[in-house]
Amino acid sequence: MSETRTSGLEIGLNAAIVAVRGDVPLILTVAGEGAGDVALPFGPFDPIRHRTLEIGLRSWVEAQTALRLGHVEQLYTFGDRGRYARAGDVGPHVVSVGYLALTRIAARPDGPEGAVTASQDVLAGAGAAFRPWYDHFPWEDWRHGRPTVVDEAILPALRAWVAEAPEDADPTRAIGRAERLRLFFGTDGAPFDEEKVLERYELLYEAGLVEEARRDRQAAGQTTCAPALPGLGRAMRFDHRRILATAISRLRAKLKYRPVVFELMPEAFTLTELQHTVEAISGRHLHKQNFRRLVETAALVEATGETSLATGGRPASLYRFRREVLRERPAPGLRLGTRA
Amino acid sequence: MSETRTSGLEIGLNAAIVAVRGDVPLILTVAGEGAGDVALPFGPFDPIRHRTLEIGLRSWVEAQTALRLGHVEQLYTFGDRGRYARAGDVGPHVVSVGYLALTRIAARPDGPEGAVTASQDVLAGAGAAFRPWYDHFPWEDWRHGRPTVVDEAILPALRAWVAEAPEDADPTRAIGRAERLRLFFGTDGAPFDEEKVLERYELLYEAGLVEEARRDRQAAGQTTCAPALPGLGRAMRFDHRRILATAISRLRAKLKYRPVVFELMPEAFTLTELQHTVEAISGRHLHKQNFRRLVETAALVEATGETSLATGGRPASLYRFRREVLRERPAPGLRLGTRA
DNA sequence: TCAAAAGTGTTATCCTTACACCCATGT
DNA sequence: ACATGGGTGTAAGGATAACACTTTTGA
Repeated sequence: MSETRTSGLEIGLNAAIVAVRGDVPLILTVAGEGAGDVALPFGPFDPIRHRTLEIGLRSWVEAQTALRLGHVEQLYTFGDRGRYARAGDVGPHVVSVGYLALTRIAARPDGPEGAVTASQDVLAGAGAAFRPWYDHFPWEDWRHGRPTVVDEAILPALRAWVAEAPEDADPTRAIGRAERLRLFFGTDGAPFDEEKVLERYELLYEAGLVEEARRDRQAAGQTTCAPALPGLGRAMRFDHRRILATAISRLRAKLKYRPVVFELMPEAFTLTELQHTVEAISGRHLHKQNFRRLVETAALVEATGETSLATGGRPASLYRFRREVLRERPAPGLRLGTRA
Repeated sequence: MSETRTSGLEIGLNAAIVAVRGDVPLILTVAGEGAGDVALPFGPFDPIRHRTLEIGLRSWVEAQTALRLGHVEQLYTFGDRGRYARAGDVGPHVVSVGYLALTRIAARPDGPEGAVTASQDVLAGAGAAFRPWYDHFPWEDWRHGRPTVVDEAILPALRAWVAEAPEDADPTRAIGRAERLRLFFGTDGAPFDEEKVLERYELLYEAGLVEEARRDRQAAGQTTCAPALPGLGRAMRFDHRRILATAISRLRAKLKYRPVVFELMPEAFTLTELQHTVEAISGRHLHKQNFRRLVETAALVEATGETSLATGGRPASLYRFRREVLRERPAPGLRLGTRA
C-alpha cells in the first residue's frame, strides 16, 4: 500500500475513508515508512484496467481492505506534493486525485479503542487502522465549546504571526492575515464556520505552526525553521493532512443538503444517535429539539416501531432512513442553521 | 490549441472560460478538427515547468489568449473520455482536469455578435471565439419562463424514455427515471433547481437525446442508435459539453455564497446591469425589488456617485463592488431565494 | 405628454431560535 | 424515589416573497 514509482507521469488516488463509531469520527490510515509516519491509503490509477477514476479507487480499496464503500466523491486533484515539495520524494511526477468515501463499521463502541471488527482485522494486516480524525485536528472539535488548544496555543501564536505582517505582503491575496484569522477562527465577534476546515489548516501551515510546514521548509532548504507548535495534532505524510482537511470540509458542507449521514449509520438508530453522529462530524453542539424537528419536518426518517433499551434512561424509538426522500425533495439534507 | 499525443499517461487541462456581455453569458471555444467541431480550450500540464495545475492552466491560457483570468477554480478530474469512449481518439490515456475561469470582456453589446474586442482579435487568430453558452444549452435559459424546447421536444422525449423503463434496471441507482425527470426538470409540481445543469445534461445523454450520446454509442459499435433530438443545442468535442455543464452548475451555485459576479462586471455598473448579469448566469428571472434589497442589505456594493445615462430611461446610479465585504462576512454572496 | 426604466415603502407569511416542561425506563 | 436520557408545545424574532406606487430622464 505504499507508493510505487515508474518513469513519467503517474496518477495516484488518495482516499479519505470515513466512518463513525459512537461519537468518534474515524479516518482510515496506513503506516508510512518511518516510525510514527501516518498516511492516507493510496493506490495507483491504471487506465488500462479501470475505465474511470472512481472505479479504479473502489477496486483497490475493496480488494485491500474488505470494506464496502458507500458514497464516494472526488475532492480535488493536486499537481504538486505540498508547496515546499522535496524532489525525489515520490517518483518524478505524481498527480494525486483525492477522494472522500464513507463506510459503515460496527456502530457502537464495543470495547477499548483497539477493538477490531471483522473488516478491521483485514486492515490491521496491512498496517491500516481507523483512527479518530480529531487526533489530527484537535482544534476542529467544538462540541464542548471552543477547544482549549485554540485559546491556549493557536490564537496566541497566530496573533503573533499577524503582528509580524498585519497586511499581507502578497498583493494577489484578497484579505490579509488579521482578517483571515478573524473569519476562519471566529474571533473578534466573527461567527465560527465549521466548514472552513481547509482554510484553518492552511492558515496554520502558512504560519509555520503545524509539523508539515516545518518539515517541508526544512526540506526546501530554509535555514530558519521554528519548531512546530506542540498540541496541533498528529502530522501526516506528504500533504495527506490537507486532503483530510478537504474531506472534512466537504463532508461538513454536504451533510446540509444531501442525506449522507445515513451512509455512516446502522440500519436502525435512535434520533439521539443520529444527532450524535451529526455532531461528531460537524464538530458542533446541536440543539436537541430543533434537531428533532428538522429531521421530522424534512421527513428524512421513519420509525421502525422497535425501541432501543441501550440508552441508560427511557427507551428510545428506533428509526430508519426514508429512502423515498431522494425521490421527493431536490436537496434532502439536514439544513442545520447556526444553532441547530 | 489542439490535443497533442505522446505515449504513456498524460494530464490535460480543460478550461471553461466564462465572460458576460450584456445579457449573454459567453464561453470561450476553439475550433476542433472537423468542420463545425467546437471544443473547450485545452492545454497539456507540464509538471517540470509549472509547480501546480492552476499555475499551468493560467500560464497557457494567458500566453495563448491575452485574457486576464480572475477567479479560477478546479471543477473535476475525468479519467475517461466519455462513457462510450473510442479507443485511439486521443493518445493512449489522457486524464483531464476541468477548470472554471472567469474573465472580463468589453461589457456592453457594442455591435453585432461578431464584433471583436482587442483581446478577441488575438483569439480569432487561434480559431477561438466567445460564444453564448445557451447555444449549447438552450434548455437552461428560464429567464422568460420555461423554454419552449423543454415543453415541445425534451419533455415528450423524456417521458417516452421513462415509459420504456419507469423503474431503472440499474439497481445501484438511487432513484428511477421518472423521479429524475421530475426532480431535474421540475415537472409534476417539483421545484425547478437551476443548479442541476449537469444532472439535466446527463439525463439527456443517458436518454440518447443529445448528439454526443449518438456519436459515442455509434463509435462504441452500437447498431441501433436513434438520431439525436433536434433543437438540443450545439454539441461539443469529447465530453466538453459535460465539462461546461459542470462549470455552469458550479458557477450558479457559487454566486450565492461568494461575490464572483463582480469578476464578470466592469469596474462601475448599475444595479440593473448587475441583476441582468446574475439573471444571465442563473438563467432565472429575479424580482427587482427583492434583488435590490438583497444587494443592499448584504452591503456588497457602494455607490460611486456617478450616474449612467445609457439606460434608455431615468439615469441609474453607478456602483462598484465593496471589496471590504470579503473581510467582514464569512460567505458574502447573493443569497438568492426561490424568487429573488 | 408619453414611454421606459429607476427606485421606494409596506405587509403577510414562513422559518429559525429558544424557552420550559412532561414521559418512561433502570437502579 | 430519583436519576437519566427520551420526547413535546409554543411563542418571539427575523428573513423572504409579493404587493403597488413614485421619480426622472429621452423622444
